[in-house]
Amino acid sequence: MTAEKLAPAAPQTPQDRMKEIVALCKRRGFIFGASDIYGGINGFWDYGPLGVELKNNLRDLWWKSMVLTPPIGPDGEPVEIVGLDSAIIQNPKVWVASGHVGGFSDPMVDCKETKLRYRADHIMVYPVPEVLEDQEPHLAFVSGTAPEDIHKRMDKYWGKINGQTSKEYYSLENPLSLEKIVLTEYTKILGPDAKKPGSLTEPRAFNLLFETKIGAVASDDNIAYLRGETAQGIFINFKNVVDSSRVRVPFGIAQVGKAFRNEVNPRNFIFRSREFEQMEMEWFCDPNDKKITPQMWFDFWKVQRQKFWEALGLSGDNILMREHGQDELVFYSKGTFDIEYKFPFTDPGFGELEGIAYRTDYDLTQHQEHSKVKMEYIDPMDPKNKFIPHVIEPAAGLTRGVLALLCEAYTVDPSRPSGVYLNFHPAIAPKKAAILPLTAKDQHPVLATKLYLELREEFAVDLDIKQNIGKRYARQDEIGTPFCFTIDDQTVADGTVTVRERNTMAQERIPMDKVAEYLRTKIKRVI
RNA sequence: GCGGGUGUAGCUUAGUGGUAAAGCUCCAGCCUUCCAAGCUGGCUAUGAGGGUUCGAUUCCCUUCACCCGCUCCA
Repeated sequence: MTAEKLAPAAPQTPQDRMKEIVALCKRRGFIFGASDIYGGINGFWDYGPLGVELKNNLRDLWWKSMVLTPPIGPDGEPVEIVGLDSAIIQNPKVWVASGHVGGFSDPMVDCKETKLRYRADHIMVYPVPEVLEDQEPHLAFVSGTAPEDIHKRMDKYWGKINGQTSKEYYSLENPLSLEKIVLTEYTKILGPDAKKPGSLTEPRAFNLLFETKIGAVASDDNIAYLRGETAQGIFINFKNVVDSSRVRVPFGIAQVGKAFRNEVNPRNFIFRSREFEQMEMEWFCDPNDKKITPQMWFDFWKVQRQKFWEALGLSGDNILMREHGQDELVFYSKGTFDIEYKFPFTDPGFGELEGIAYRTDYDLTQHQEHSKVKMEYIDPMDPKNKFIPHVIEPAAGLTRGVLALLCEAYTVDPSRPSGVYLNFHPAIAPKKAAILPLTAKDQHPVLATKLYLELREEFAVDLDIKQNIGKRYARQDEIGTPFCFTIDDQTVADGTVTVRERNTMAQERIPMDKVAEYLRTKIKRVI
């Protein structure tokens, strides 16, 4: 039997498993490296015929769970969420207001000797005392270094001065910031972990936003940015939506779309790429509401979002909710939780799939200050109640979600011809079913084509006539098609077809005219 | 950005300073009444550029991509 021959060796490590997933994605048309005929381009990926179906399915289920059939709120009433599709390029002031341009891009310093990298503002320098100058190095430390370690290093490099140790003569109170030191002095600075001075490079800024130029003539006057997140498009349209849609706080605005970040180092397949897709919802609520406080909405959305991913099949051990520590929290956030998935390349750790953040009124306030447009909301029930809404933001990675679904679905099974299958939930499988005439003769293809034409009106289905049935089942297993309907002689005689279920390979016969209903039942709403 | 590794067909692998090999996939056909069977035939590769050489896939340099570690991830 060829099954053993074809079955891939059992994955030994998560790295091997990941390699096999990437190979399957390419082989079957889920995901390709972008521009691969030109040698590729770092950080970009193309979604093939099956990848785009899978991604669209996840996107559509998210949209349904947010905009079309949003959940029932804590008060028992359905919550209100509207959609939006804002431009990828906006006035560059948007990104100044959001903090993406300017303050955000921390200059970095590399040490040529130790190959370590530091944030420039985390390095503090203690200049060499004047009596020793021109002979000894200035000493650089990472901020937070213990005073005794600093003195130890000072004594080592500078020795005693007038019989005193550095602890006796040198105050540690006012270190110099590296950024305040002129470049020509760098040759005399000893890096925090270096043994010889002069190993630190000039601080270099990393701006994660992609720049572009508007108009045919390139100049610095018409610089613009590709959006680094979809969220800002929502904030800048807050007034438009309130004024046009009859929505009332609390309500949400949802958006799905591409975002771009010039990552220092794209890694791990589509997990960290420079062009990716987000599914973000901004929930606007009244900070003074005593019945349902922003904190209660925050808790509500945390639960909803975790349910979403679990409903799609991301199982208990592979997914978790992690609260950000104080050190990770941006200053304006009153709390952030990440929903994380155990990807093969993070195993035994986890990687972020979605962040749920209580952002207070920070974003709307920033845009109010920069645009001079009031972002205040006036409560229609109580015009004296004016406020800038607080925001709860569930921000999910669509393309990261696709990767998690692929990793979760990848199932090794040496007992079947393909050796592996993708165990997608029927609702997200790129193909819901394949229609397979048992042979390419007689009435089989005719009846199969008839069934195919009927089903494709409602479902993404494949009609596959060529080659023997085992090969075709195997191919469908590899792309995660949950059901195969096979037409044989008995179909001609009594109008029944065989249903072959992907996970169990079990078969049963059902009437051909009940196939659509069968599929409908299996795929029905999961969220 | 730094260090290490890898790069031969769609996939998995072989091999050589002198015409690049195989299995599977894929395609065309035959056969076939349920799991990649069998038969016949076919397409497709040395990541890119440069150098050394009579001749480079092999040696050297550069570059690109991917993997691992560090770093980064507002």
